[in-house]
Amino acid sequence: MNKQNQKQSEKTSAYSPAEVENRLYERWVEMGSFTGDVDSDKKSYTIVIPPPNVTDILHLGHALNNTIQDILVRRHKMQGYEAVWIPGADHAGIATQVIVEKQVAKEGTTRREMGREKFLERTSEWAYSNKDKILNQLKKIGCSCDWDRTRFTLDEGLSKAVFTVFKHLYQKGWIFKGHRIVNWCPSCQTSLSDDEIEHVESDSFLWYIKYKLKGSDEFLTVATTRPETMLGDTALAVSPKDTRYKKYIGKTIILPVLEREIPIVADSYVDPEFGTGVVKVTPAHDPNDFEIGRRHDLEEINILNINGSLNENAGKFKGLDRYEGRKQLLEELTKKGHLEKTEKYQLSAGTCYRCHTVIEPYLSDQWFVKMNELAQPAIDAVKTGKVRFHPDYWSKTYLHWMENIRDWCISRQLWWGHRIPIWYAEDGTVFVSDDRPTADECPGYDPESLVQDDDVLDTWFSSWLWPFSTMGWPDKTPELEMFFPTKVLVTAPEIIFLWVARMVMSSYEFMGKAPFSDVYIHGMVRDANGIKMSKSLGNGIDPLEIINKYGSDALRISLVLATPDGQDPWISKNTFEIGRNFINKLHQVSKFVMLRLDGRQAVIDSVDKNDLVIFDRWILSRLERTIESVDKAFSEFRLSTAAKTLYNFVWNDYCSWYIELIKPDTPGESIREGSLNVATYVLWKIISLLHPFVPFVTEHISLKLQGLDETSKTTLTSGNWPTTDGHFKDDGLEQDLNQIQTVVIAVRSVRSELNVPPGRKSDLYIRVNDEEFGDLLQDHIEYFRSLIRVENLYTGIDIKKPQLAASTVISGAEIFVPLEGLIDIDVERKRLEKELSNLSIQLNKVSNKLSNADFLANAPADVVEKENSKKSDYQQRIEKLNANLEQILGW
RNA sequence: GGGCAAUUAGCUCAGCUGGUUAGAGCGUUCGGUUCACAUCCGAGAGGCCACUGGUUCGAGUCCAGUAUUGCCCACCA
Repeated sequence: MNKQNQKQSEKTSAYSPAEVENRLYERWVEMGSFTGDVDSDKKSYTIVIPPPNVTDILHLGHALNNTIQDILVRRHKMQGYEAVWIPGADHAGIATQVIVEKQVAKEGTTRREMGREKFLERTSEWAYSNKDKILNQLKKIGCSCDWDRTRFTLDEGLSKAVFTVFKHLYQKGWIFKGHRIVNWCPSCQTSLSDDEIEHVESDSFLWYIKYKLKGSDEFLTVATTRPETMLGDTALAVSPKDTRYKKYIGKTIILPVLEREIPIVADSYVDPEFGTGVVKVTPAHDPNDFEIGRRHDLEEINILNINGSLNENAGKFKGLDRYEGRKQLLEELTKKGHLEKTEKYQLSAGTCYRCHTVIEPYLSDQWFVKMNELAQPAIDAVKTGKVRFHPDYWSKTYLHWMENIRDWCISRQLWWGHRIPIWYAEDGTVFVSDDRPTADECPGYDPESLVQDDDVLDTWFSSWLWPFSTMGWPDKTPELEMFFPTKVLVTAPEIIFLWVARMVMSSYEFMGKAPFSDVYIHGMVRDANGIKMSKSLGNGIDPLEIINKYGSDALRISLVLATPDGQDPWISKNTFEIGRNFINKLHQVSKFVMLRLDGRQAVIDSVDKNDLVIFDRWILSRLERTIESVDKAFSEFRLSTAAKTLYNFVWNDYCSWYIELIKPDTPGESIREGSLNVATYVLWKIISLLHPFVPFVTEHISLKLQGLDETSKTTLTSGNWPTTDGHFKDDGLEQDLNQIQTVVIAVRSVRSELNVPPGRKSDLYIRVNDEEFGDLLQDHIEYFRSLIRVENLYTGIDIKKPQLAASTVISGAEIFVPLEGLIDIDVERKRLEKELSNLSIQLNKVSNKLSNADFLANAPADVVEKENSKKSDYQQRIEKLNANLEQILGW
């Protein structure tokens, strides 16, 4: 910052958000602005928050996600809906347990040492305090959540919903226990569902291992990416069609190192084209091998412990970690001549979505939900448009997953979560109950002898009920009556399967209808280089830091402006300057209007239609168009477009043109009464339209404008969303204004390019094509005189060009700026030549078009007409420019 | 291997149903002590609209293909 700027900035009275934001938020909460009324006669509009994990801290993704929801909710409140936003948090089973386990590990103990009860107590304590922390952070960004209705997935009510659902599905036969290969995370030591796996490409190898045929010197070579699993091999398989290996089918092979005898089987799963055409079969550690094993009645040998180390079935490798075991096994194979070769190979390995450890396919007993039948109504819902995605292309992703849906593994080998409500008797009989069954519930058994399943349910098994469990289901509550179904779900693409799809399924099954009609999918926040922001990469930006620096409003509007509709925003720290600047602009122009009102009561809700000049009617026309555009953008879930429309209207139309035009020429003079009224009225509409985006500064201005202080119960939040009947919309008027603007811009341009000192005044001669244009200018010169420093304005069809004048040509007029002693002939000549050359290019284009017979024959008449008038306009302007050029060459 | 998206100014993006002098913000250059605002005001420079074909009187816009990038899905060891 140079000295001059420094001096300036000391003088400034820029808006300081920190002072007002906290106070205003508290005020809204106290006023009950965010509270939904179940007895309301209004139409409801409900959003349920995607519950943040209790392990989360607020990041920009949350900020964007919640800003969008807040905008939608606040706007609908203003539109007269009983709009409610139900907040809450998710217990985040794995993520939370992992964090607390790490904590206790540091203290030198383990969860098993602590025991279930104590560990859960500890986890609970941590989770609840963190939950409050993150929900408080949402308040910082201004979220208008109904905090009285805050829910947590482990709440009693929600737990009841989970149990009810489990029991229902169990009785229907859709929940079952299966002995299957599941995804096992050796680090979290639990199973995971297929959707919780992230595939990561990595450089690896394909190892070719020779298996010797029993009683022969022959061997078969097998290619594998996971050599250690050979310890669990119980067969080799070849394709029944593969002539190379036909003779070996049914023979016995010796498993290297372990020296176990295993059969060679034929299975059509094997692709003769791939690798060597021989597959090692490890039924306990590969889903395909599992299937082959079942078909051929093979033994299933598990070689892994739950932490991923090798177990007693691994022989001498017992106790080694899986990768260390692999290494030692490969050494041994090499030594014994069993390793034929090693090839580089691109491997796509499944990893845990929480800890990113490579998962192991692992054979175990787990609970599953059968999904096919649940999926059907959810498929229809999207196909028939009962649930719509925005942007629409996400429905393809959704449908693809739904139509290929697989059974959902819902048991997790964790403690933190909803414990599976299954009780086992010693003889294996099973009872479903959330608490220990009563004697009546388990006739013939001693309740005390029953043992509950150790595992808990997948976190998503509670969050898939969120849209109705938060409202008290399975009880019949007024909330369900009033607020269900919700309207729109706002989220990022990554949880379409994990969460969105499952909510649709559960809602149809348990509520008989879709949980929401619209799904708004917004982009994922990336850094300035397009890299996804993440804690581990350290490229994240802390929203709270931005709020402290620029204010919550700036954070919100910047995020929305920076997030292209349907795409990922790229965000850096200075992204937020645009919002800060805009908020300040809004604040400054409000200050100006109020300054001019000078303490008089602001008339905000009407204008005197008999006291309007052209500029007043123009800004009102522009306002109505803006309202229409904003409403249209909202109806298409194009929030960024809506924000940009308002941004441009405020900055360009309102501040740069309208306010500048109605400003009196001379200091101290007051603004025309009618115009000041319009300026106030439009400002009021502006802050109303912007309120959902930037609630704080708009509320602040609203109170000041109305002469109210913060004890007032008036709030924009329950105010009126501006509507329009199109009364002021006027094309002809906007065109007139456009002509005046063109003159202003042209004169400014001439003066600037000729380096006329900005303070220097001059006369202005305008030779118009018709007198109407001249009258328009003459009638309004007092308004735009100061914008272009005009002393005397002369207009007319026959206006003569002053001797020493700069000139420029616009549609319908020639403009002369007499500038004795200021014109550099060379500069002026170059200017004119440039204008000429531009116009010539345009003229060329139009002429070509018009000399094309096909164009004339096929294009609609109005298009041809338009081209014709363009042509004559260009020709006229070129003529005039030429004349002016000749004239200055005579100087 | 399949699918989805993107490709327009140095950067980030608009450009909706084909006819525009292809726009905005940031950045950049020049000028500015205009009494709301230097977080500002005014003016300028900057674009074979990824490529190749096609449809059409006319393509940034529609169609096909290619390339590049990103994301998702998938049991080929």
